[in-house]
Amino acid sequence: MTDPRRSSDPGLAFEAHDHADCAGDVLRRAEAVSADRGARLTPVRRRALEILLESHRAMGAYEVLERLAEDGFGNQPPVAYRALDFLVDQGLAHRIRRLNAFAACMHPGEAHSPAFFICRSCSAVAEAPAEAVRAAMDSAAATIGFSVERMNIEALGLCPACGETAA
Amino acid sequence: MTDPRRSSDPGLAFEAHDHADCAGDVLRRAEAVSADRGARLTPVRRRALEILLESHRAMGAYEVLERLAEDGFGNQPPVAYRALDFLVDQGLAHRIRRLNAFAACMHPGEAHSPAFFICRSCSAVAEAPAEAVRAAMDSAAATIGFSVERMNIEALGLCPACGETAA
DNA sequence: TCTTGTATGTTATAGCATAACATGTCAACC
DNA sequence: GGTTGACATGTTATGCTATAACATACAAGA
Repeated sequence: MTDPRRSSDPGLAFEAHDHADCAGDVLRRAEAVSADRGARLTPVRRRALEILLESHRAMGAYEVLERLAEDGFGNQPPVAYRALDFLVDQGLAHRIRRLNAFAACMHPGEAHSPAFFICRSCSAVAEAPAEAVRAAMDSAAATIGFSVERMNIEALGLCPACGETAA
Repeated sequence: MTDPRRSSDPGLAFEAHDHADCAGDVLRRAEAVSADRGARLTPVRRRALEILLESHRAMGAYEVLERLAEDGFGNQPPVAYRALDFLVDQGLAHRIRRLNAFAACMHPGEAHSPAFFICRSCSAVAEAPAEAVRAAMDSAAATIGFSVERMNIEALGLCPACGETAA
C-alpha cells in the first residue's frame, strides 16, 4: 500500500518519484483545502480521490465506480459521477475530456490553470503548469470580447519514455 | 438557402456577417483542399460539411445523422461518424470534446491550431487563431520532454452578446 | 423535536461511439 | 471485357458514458 518507489505505475507524471509520498501529500493538502472552504470531503469523495491518486492515469467514472463498490459504496453510476463532480468543482480533480476520464489534481488549492499532456502509448497523464497558455487564451478571448469561465487544454502525444522506445 | 444577412443564426462566430457567403466560401475552399490532397469529398461527406456550415454551432453526430438521413443517406450512427471523422482528419472540421460535438473548420487548408470559445448561453462556437497558445503549449511540452501530436483547446464562457444581456 | 439542506442510494433511461460484417463502386491492370 | 483490390457506404448489434428523477438517510440549527 505504502510501498515506496513502486515502479509498476504507468504514469509517474513522466518522472520516477516516490508515489506513495506524492499521493499522500496531495491527499493531505486536499483535506486541508476542503476544510478551509467548508466543503465536505465525505468518505465516498475521499475514497474516490484516493483511487484517482493511486496512479497518474486518468480513470473513467465506471472504473472508479467499480472500485468504490468494492469498498461497500453504491454501485450505480451517479455514485461515481457525484463524487467526481464534487472533486472537480473543488479543484481536487480534473476532467480529461479527450479521454472521458478523470485525474486527481496534483496541486490542490493552488490557483492554477492546468494543461494536460496525455501519452497515447502508456496513457499516463501529466498536469503541467500553463500560466503562459492561459495568458495567451485570455488575450485571444479579449480580442473577441469573450469572457472565459473554464478552460480545457489537452495535448495528445508521446511521453518521454514512450517517445524513445518508439523512435 | 442563400438568404443574405440571415439573423436567426445563433452563432455568427459572435459577429454579424453574411453567413451564406461565409459558408459558401468555406465550402469552396474545402473542395479545393480535398482535391489538392486526393481526398475524396464524396456526397455524404460534402453534405455533412454543409450541414455543419449552416450554423456556427457545434452539432452532435446524431443531429448530423438525422439531417443526412433526411437527404436519403443511411440513418445508422456509423454513417455520420465516418463522414465526420473524415472531415476532422482532413482538417475540414473540428471536434469539440467539451460538447461531444463537431464544428466546421473556418480555415480549411490553412495551417492553424485552433482554440474554441464556446458560449454556454447561446451555444455558439467561435474558432480563434491561437498560435500564441500553441507556442506556449509547445514550450511547456518541451520542458517535460513530451512530443505533442494533437491538441484540444477549449474555453467555456459567455460570448459578447450573451455577456451583455446577462450583465 | 422539527425543519432544512445536503449527501447518498437506486431505478431507469438518454446520449455518444464503435466493432463487425455485408454490399456497392470505381479504377488499374491483366 | 473481366478480375482484382482499395475504398466507401450501409446495416446490425452492442458497449460505453452520463444524467433525470425519485427515495432514503443524516447532520446542524431553530
